[in-house]
Amino acid sequence: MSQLLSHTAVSRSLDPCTHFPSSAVEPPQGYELGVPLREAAQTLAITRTCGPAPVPCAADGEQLSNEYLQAKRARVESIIQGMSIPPAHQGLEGGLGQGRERGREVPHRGKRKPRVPQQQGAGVAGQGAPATGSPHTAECQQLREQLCFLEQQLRWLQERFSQVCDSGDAAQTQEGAEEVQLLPGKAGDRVGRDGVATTHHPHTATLWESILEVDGPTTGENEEGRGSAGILPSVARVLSQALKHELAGMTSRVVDSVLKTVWPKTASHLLQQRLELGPDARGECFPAGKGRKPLAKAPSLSTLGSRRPEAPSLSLGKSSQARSFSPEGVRNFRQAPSVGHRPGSAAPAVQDSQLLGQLLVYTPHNHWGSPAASENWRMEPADARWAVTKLRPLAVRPLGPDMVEGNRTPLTPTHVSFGVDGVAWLLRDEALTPGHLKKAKLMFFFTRYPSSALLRSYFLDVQFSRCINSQLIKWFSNFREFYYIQVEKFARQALLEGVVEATALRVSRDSELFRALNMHYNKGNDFQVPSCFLEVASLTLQEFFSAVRAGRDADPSWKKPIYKIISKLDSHIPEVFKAAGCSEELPHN
DNA sequence: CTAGTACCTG
DNA sequence: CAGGTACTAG
Repeated sequence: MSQLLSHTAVSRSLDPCTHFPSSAVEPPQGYELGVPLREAAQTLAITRTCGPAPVPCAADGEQLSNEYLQAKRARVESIIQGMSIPPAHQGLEGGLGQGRERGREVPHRGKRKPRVPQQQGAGVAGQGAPATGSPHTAECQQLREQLCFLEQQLRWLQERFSQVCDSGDAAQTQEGAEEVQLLPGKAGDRVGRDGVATTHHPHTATLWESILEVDGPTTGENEEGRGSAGILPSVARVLSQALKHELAGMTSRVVDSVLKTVWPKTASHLLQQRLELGPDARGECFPAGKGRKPLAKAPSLSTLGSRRPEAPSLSLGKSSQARSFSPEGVRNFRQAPSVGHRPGSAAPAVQDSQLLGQLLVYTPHNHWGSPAASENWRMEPADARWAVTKLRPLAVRPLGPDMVEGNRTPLTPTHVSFGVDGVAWLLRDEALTPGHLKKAKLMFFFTRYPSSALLRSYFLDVQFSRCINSQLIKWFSNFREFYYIQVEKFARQALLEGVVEATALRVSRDSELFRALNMHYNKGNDFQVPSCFLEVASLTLQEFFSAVRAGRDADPSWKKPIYKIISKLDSHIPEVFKAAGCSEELPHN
């Protein structure tokens, strides 16, 4: 958000309006971590406002300055036509581009736009300059963002959960009756009744069963949990309870089993490695991209250690962003390498957030979100692998054939190597899967111009080769292309519709532009698009609008300055995306 | 020369 | 979305 903040000044040069309401609430620095989640969420919630999508209307054709532009536009138009545009608009579009077909491609200019010699720095200079605070402040900021993000996703999940309950309620009025008694809740209580009633739903049932199941073993919590289900005012608390139990249990089990089996053997190697690399070694802890071939060989203990720094790194943090947790993690790492190290400090905290994040982001096995989405992101909560993406000791759960064969891209075999102590590691040096694509798309909501380093740090389950890397880069390039085309299209529409003030253009969740983008990057709509993306989109829209209105699009490279601006608006990607069980293949996509 | 990006095409 | 090309920065 600091980027957003910093950019406000820039956009003001174009229009004197405040762009980021959220910025006002933004604590400058020294932000306390203890801030209630609610408050943080409100901060973000404020930003969700905005007027309705522009309504198309007729307008006369625009006199274009040169044919080159027309050709370019033709491409945009072709996409426009593919969308649901009111009849009135189709004519309008025709005036824009149809008259000049692609066939008349600009002859003189050739394929490439002439390069702008100077990097348009002057025009947009003075922006950026983010992160001026102390490292500590930055960490706080990141933590805060993390909290906001998780909170948001939780709310999102709750909403969807309620939706499911509602529909389930309608469909299950009869069956629900007999089981109402299981829950001491009032008959009219939606929460209690739905929860049970939906037991017959293959989808929601799974959720609820898991919730109850978790409650079960935890002593008296059981009765308490059920009882509260009946009296609690909202689904929120029930869900919250369940998640907490689930997370706590899973975290404990996973951490325990992992550390028990692995730690004694690898601790020395890892520690040695950390020392060699120094505390600042991040991301590329392992012998760097090229040196990561020893896969074929039977992984010795040392190779395991070098290849799997992620194991302890759950708390170490692998990138600068993750650094917020690093200090604690490192401390624990060095101080308490004891077997059976009880979770409770930093590491579990991180894991909790990660696990929670996964719950929220990647709609689990049950069909909370849209069917399509949940299928893609199915996970097995009872399975430890969604806690430690790459690390998977047999102790937790034996590797089944399904794990080895299932959901694998043909060209990307899964390497299973057996280390000492019967610990098997699932080594996934696979190529990019549809799951990765989906993840990348979601990440696009936060970053439009990810560096390859960033990508590395977020696609931890991917063996980064030159090829893989450029494929990922290429993805984002494609994302951007689509994004900019869409935004430009709507900017032009707005102009033709007679919009005068760029500030009047805002991308809200119910705007057409948002729908188009969301459709592309978040098809199943199973992810709550962060408000920061709406801000970026709004600004992009305004920039395009202003540029076109000012006739700057006559310049072949008129988009460059806009790109530059937008490229500075990348947000921090929630850590959640690192731990996500995104490598889980999607059977259907 | 390599990476990264944009642009165009299928 | 992948391929291919052109161009640039380092």
